[in-house]
Amino acid sequence: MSRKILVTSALPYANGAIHLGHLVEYIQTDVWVRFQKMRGHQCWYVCADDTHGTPIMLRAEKEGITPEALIERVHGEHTRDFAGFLVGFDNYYTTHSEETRACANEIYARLQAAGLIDTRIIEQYYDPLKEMFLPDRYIKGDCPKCGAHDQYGDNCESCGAAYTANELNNPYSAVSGAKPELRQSEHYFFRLSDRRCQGFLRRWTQGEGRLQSEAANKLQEWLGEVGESKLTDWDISREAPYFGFEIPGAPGKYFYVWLDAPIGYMGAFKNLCAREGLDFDEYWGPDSTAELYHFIGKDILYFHALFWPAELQHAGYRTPSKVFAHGFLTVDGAKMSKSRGTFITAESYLAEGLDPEWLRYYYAAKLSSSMEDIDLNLDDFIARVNSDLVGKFVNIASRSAGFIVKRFAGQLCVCDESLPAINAIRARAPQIADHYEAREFSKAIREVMALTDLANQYVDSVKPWELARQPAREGELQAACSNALNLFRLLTILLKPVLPALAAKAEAFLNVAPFVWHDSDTVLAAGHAINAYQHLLTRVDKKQVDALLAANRQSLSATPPPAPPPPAEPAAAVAVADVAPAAVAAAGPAISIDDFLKVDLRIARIVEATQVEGADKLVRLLLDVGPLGSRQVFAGIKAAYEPSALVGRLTVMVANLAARKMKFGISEGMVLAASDADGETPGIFLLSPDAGAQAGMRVK
RNA sequence: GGUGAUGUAGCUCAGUUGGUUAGAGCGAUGGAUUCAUAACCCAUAGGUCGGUGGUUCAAUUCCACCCAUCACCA
Repeated sequence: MSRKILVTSALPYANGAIHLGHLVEYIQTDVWVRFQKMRGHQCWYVCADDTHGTPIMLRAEKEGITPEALIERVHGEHTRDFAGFLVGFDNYYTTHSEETRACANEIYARLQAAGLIDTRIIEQYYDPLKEMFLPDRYIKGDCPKCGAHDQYGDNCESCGAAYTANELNNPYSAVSGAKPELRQSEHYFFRLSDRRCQGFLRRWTQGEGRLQSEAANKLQEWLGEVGESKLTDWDISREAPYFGFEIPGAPGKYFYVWLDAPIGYMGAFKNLCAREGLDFDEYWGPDSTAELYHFIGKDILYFHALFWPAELQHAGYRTPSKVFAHGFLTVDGAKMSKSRGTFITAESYLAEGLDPEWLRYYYAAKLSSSMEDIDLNLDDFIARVNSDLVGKFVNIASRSAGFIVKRFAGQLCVCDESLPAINAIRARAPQIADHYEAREFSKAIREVMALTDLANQYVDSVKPWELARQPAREGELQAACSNALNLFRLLTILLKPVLPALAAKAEAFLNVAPFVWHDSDTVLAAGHAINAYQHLLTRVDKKQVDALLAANRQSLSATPPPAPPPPAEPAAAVAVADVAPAAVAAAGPAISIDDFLKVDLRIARIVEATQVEGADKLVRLLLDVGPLGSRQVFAGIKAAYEPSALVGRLTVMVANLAARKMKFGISEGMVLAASDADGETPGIFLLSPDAGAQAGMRVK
């Protein structure tokens, strides 16, 4: 029975390039959608650029163009990147559309009619120079807890404290540098704390299969115990100037970008309806029997599993059937890093000539239905793609096609359907389909590769190359190769959701119509003629991966000061942040002398060393750094040193490390000590200079 | 700090309700082969299942604590 399915991926913010972290989600969704379409279901995949908000407005201004021009350009870039990775949206739209505006207004009006919209006066920082209210991320100042300078208005990167912008000391506007003033304004709120929302969300989030169990637990945490009302109202308005939709009946007030972002799913679909003649209400009406799925990153679960269903429910729309959250991407076990070149943009991947299907395959081979992060291990990527796809899968066609084309004019003979390998594929196909359906792509891939091994074993067992030397055994040769090509065809069908371009090439080579899933029930008829074989896929060369990293590597000195991450960017949690030095793997990447000199290493004399009450590892040190004065540093060396034995000795410290608030006080640097990174050899060994060094001397 | 997740062979990962000798692929080593993009086929080696305790006849699996890594804390 054909299902009606509407699928979305989260909307990328129209303020930056698509990178490999984004692609986890789009490839995951695309594989799932392609699978559904192959099964014959009516499945629509929509997405859009998330175009509103302060970051877009400011960026456009900085570039000297209108926000409309900016988002149009980015839309072009995003569209190009997604197409390059074979992400087959049925509609890739924009939230800056009349359809989205109409839906937003409608939802807002209905929520208002339901008594779920409130207004209240809030006090907020205002930039008198720019004449605008400042989101927290655009206010910087001194951390109220540890005093670190230049911290953002929501949390301190130095000590990790969370606070509100109003608590910052010496605040200044990150936009103009002006001293902001507190001003009052009226804001509109969605009353999430209303009993109706609470009650509804309790039922909805615990619905069967609605959320992954980890996600449901998280929601349970946010909702709190029954009777406990942990949900707070949600501020959905922003003051002009703001790039977005003005709120009807509220001049100068705009919908907050996160209000219209998910509504962008509706807008994109509405636009598709007009094009395809679909009935919007059949998918979004309260009694819709269509299925609605949102693929998202785990960082935006809050928006998709609380705000969004609550809005829809109380505005008289259907709610999502399921929300599928996935984890983040790490590269070689660490966060993506610009300085190491692992912050890889989609554009650069394609520009360096890497095949998008390599990445699609690798991601599929690692993705599951859970929210766990997945790691792009570059060596593993090379090995796996070359071995699985080229060595095993494509090889089946490559080693058989030549005989058929040269010796039999491309004609196949009857396929032996009793072959164990064919039976195995038939027997496993339903299970593989279940894995795709359940988003257990890694299991599906594992099954397919096991079947691929069977196919190669079959070819090996019949030895076509020996048959080819015996004229009397021509028939056997044709049979062997026909069987092998049929095996290849079946395996291609099973991999088509992941490798659509390769499948298309195989369809052309095999001279058949585009595969659908139930083609795996059939074999090619005797007498069917294939076309000459051409390479279907090349190998990954390590040099290409190295070039890709080089192309994405930015030296620290060349990195412009990071713009405040836009609060609404779905991928915000795929942070750009460089990892701490301690986490850099052995023999890290090469750095320039300039990079090295940025670290101000100094000789320090330990003046005081004391135990820290309540800390397992820390020793508090007071260091004399000569002209730089004295510094308090907390060092994790308690296991190896008796504090009293440290007093008076010289060591090396990082003098320009940002101060960090720790539980026990502010740490104003770091002393250098050696230890075995793998933890196999115990011990911590503090560095010491040779005799003659003086406190404060530069180490380089 | 709180919450959650993860930790199994060199690498990437499976391990169902606790039950013989813990599995796969890649990589390594040896052999075979030469149709295929040095691909494929056969075989071998390699793991105190993060650590310590506990429950049990029996723990990779259940419990507690610890360590490490990651994420979230709107």
